[in-house]
Amino acid sequence: MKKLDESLLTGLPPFRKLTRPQIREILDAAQALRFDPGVAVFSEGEPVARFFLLLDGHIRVVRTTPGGDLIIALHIAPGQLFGIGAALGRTSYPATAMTADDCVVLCWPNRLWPEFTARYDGFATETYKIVGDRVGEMNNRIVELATQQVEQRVASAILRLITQMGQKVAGGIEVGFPITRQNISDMTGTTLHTVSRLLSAWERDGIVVSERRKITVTAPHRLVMLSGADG
Amino acid sequence: MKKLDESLLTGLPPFRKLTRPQIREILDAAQALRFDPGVAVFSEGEPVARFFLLLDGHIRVVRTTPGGDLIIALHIAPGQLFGIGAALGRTSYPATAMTADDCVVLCWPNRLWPEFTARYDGFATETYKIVGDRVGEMNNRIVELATQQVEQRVASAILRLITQMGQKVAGGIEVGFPITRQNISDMTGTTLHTVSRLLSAWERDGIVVSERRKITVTAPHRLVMLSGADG
DNA sequence: GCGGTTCGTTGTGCTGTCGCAATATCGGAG
DNA sequence: CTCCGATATTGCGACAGCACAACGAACCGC
Repeated sequence: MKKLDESLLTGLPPFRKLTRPQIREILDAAQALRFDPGVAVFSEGEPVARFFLLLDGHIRVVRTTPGGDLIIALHIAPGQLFGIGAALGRTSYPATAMTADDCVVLCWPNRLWPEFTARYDGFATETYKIVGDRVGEMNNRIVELATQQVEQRVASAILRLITQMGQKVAGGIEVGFPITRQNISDMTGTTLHTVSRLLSAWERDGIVVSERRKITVTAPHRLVMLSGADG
Repeated sequence: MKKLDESLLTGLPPFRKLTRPQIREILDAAQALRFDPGVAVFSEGEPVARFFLLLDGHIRVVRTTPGGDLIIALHIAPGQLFGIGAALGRTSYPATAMTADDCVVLCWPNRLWPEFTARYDGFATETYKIVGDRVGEMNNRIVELATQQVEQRVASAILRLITQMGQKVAGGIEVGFPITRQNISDMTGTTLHTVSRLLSAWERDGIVVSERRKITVTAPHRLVMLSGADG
């Protein structure tokens, strides 16, 4: 159990206003965990026992239907809190958190949540701001799903991925973690077949380049047009 | 400006733990407003200046797309808070609140929000619990939209309406406020034509009875089956 | 009572998207 | 090196649900 460095947390929104000793306290109360790709950090229905901060890697928040369908509700980027059902008075996790690649997370027992919000200035405010952002995003998802065609939804989903966790590379922006056609179809409520067709077409048009489990966008502006400028 | 009665608030979740004098304080700080059907209490994009409590009537929270499509994000029942963007650090309303029928609302200026949460025990907790419930519902909507057929979605939407704000009447449960086919299509991301066809079919099958702007469910269990037992 | 508007129904053709199926390709395990 | 499972591509047929359209009925203001 090595000591964690304070620099891990400085600058992250929930901890921005805190002093160095305060961050030290928080870190000392934390437990650090490592996860392989494709495993569940916590699962839907489980009692809420801890809350998490993603230090490195990427996490998919997924839900499954009774019918066996799986849909990806949202992606977590490094530096973000997740599994914060405690903040909203939930007693069981409403979704499953799956690692998309190798992940390092910090976690704290639930009982520290009230303490954090009470003791650390700005922690509650910043956290609820994050909740607000996610609610806003969910709202956008709903509007998209309800009004847009599959092609537009897929374009939006990929744009969201590259704006939130894209990496600049030679020739464009790539999604910063492994992602399959199936994953994208789970984000947009369609089938991997349709996604494959769309990506093939876009690759022919020079909008994206894609390899196995990897997507690079070479012409983001054209993807933006596809995503809704005509809707 | 007549005095409001304390009984208006006692028993509502956010105020449950408060004493009578505290409720008096809160009421004295409130402004009561009445709205005709079909008008906006606040509009998308407007700066967040106040938060609201619906005393009587029903409110639709709607968003419009650049393309002109309108979708209903959620319905507010009497006794619920709404327009609480302030709690999530929002500076502008993310959606429009339209009255579905005659409505009476209380409202408070935004600056009282921090005061309420600080001074009144349980107010913050209960409120965030409501937010949590709404987030859960939104999640369900997303899953539905992404995985279910139109018929199932419409069935779910109507079930949600009658469970949240249905009224028992002779012969079934009716939706407690005026609602059109168009409204339902806006909730489910389909067209009024399809909704009309579905309702006609259901009426033939004896599952619902519907008049102009009114829907009564006579066989809820069959609607439940349609909504997803087979999906 | 009259005309206009909103709301609802129903028919028809079209198309976007899915379902199924066959095949290709990659990458890791042993 | 070989095998096998996961991933991706592509073609084809089917159909759910949309767009368009026309009509009918209830409600509202005057």
